[in-house]
Amino acid sequence: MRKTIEHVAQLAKVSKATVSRVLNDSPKVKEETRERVMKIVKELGYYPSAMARRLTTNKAETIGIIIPAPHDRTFGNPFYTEILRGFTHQAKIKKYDLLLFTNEHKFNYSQLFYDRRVDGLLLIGVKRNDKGIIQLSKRKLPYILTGKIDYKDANYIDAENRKGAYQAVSYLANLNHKKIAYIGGSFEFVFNQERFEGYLSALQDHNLEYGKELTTESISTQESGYEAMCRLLKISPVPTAVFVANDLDAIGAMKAVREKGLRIPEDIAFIGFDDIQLASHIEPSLTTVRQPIFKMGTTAISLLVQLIEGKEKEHPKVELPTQLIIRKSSGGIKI
Amino acid sequence: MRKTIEHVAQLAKVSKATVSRVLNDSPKVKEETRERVMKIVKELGYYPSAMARRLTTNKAETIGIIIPAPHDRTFGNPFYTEILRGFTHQAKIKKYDLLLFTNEHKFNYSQLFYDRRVDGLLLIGVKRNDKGIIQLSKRKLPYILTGKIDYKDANYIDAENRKGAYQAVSYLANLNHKKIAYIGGSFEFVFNQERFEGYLSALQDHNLEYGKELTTESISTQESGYEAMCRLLKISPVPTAVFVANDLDAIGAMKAVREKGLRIPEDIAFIGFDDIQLASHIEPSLTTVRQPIFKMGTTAISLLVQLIEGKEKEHPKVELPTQLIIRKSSGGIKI
DNA sequence: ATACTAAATGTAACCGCTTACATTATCTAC
DNA sequence: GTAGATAATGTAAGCGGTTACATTTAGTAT
Repeated sequence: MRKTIEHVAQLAKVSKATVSRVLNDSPKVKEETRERVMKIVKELGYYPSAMARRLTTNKAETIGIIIPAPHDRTFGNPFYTEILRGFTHQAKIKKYDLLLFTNEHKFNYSQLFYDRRVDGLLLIGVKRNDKGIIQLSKRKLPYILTGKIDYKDANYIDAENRKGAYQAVSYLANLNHKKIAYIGGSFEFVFNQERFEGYLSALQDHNLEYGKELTTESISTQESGYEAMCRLLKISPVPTAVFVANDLDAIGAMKAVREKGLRIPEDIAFIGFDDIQLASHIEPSLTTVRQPIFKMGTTAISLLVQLIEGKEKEHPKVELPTQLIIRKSSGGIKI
Repeated sequence: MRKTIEHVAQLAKVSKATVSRVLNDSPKVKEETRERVMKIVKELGYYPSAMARRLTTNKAETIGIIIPAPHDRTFGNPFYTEILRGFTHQAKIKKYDLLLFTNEHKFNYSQLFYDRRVDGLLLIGVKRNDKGIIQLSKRKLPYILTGKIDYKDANYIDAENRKGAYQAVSYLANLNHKKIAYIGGSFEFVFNQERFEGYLSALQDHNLEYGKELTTESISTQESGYEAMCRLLKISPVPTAVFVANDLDAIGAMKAVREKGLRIPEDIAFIGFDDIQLASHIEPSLTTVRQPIFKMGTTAISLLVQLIEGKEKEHPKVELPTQLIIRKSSGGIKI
């Protein structure tokens, strides 16, 4: 039979209330009784029922994580596993459980609050036009997005995508590249737009050529990166550098260049974005913009907990700095 | 203020019990009252409190997932995200929530049961000597491992690793390869041992040469596969085929072969294991043994739910068939 | 209409905690 | 020793459901 606080109370010859106080580190309990109670708790192997506690305190002690739907291949991206790590790490510290959900068709985020299963929501990889977010915001339900959207009242954490891209492209510009192309993903995701804007802005600041034909879209897979690069290789003269808004595309693109018989970085230099594990292991190794993914995960939890506990301003928007990891693919053609 | 079953009851002019019956599809409630109650429920936007229900029914309606610890890089493997998909998919159908935990140092699985946070546990990537499992088994707590261990009373789901490997190596043997090498991971994980045994057994059945030097270990990364292959390339004469127990290693190994100036599959044929996304996109595309990962995920949930609800025999052990995906790397040197 | 059975609904206890408020024990100062 | 303040503990209500059991209502046969 299940051990309850009642049993502990009887054995320790105190009331349930006192046991509860001991268990919750209430200051007003005599050291002596505290010890006596704790002794019984240990002996009995007693653990308080999470459900009972949650019912009385009206807290779920739980954060929901919404990951992209099964059919959405983007979840295979190593980004997600790494950020889940950040989540689990920090959630443990903050004593919150993590519930896992997928963003299926017509999934109604708010419902998770109504039946009190979660205190807050963490959403990964939400597209810019997601209706559900606006609803959450309006109802003032605690949530954090991993990945900015452009709804003005959104709460999110992200990397400094624009700045990271700017830095990468500036690095190429400083190596005296004059014709720098861009491969990147769909603007459905704001981070893709921002990376593109960082690219543009760097071109401007360095007075470099820009043209629509220098820009092409891909979808975060090696093969689509490959195809994108094939398109760029038809430009004449061929660009001497390419900034690719994610590593998988970059790796595919580099393959296209090699097949064409061109050298990297001598003929075409590359910089990617993400710093996936593969990036350091390909040949030549890929210069790339690293996001602090784990940190984004832990920060997301911390922010959300503050929101839940009412210790946070209305709409937190945090962007964490990226880091340019310089490897071989970007070359070093100093003037 | 929160809406409760009481409010619904009052507005519908029935007792709480009746509302509860309606909500739980009890047969003994008149159609007319059912409709009346449901109308109020809709109007009010009422959702029953999960915590209250869980407390009275003494069910957590929740399954815990234990993923490898943050420092354990294996979690980056696409296998995990895919199996998580299977989990979330089936859990939704079975109406269970999924709690996410990492397998940190000294993490005590059983505790999650004591405080009634979970009804069952799903463990991914557990090593063969994991002590916690024995404890779970002895206490008859419902759990399923994703990946066999060799504790005899373990409950697990896995792929037919031995058979898959056997099939792959037999395929190579039938292509008339006489010297087939093996690259695989640590026996800490039973599946690695089984793949190795499948390899051995195929060699025997085809009367092929076996020697310790034909076998070498790697750790599921491209670079370690690369290094492993470098070792094999020192053998003379060089093996004409290699069975690699996972795709990442296989891809690394193929790189080593290319660098050596040898052709794939003409000089050395390859078969991998896993069928990761990358496998079909490298050149030459990788022949490999595909595991039904999503299916393993959904099956794991179904089995666990049966265990939880007491509808399952003591120790389920399920192995799902693999599939040999034939691509270019294995060649077709017919006799 | 009566008696009996089945169907529908209601009553109230209970799940295992927390916590406001009440009570008792302990301490301080005179 | 006593009053008053403070510290420690106890009492009991309540969180929001479920469900065994009791009661009322409807249905059926005579």
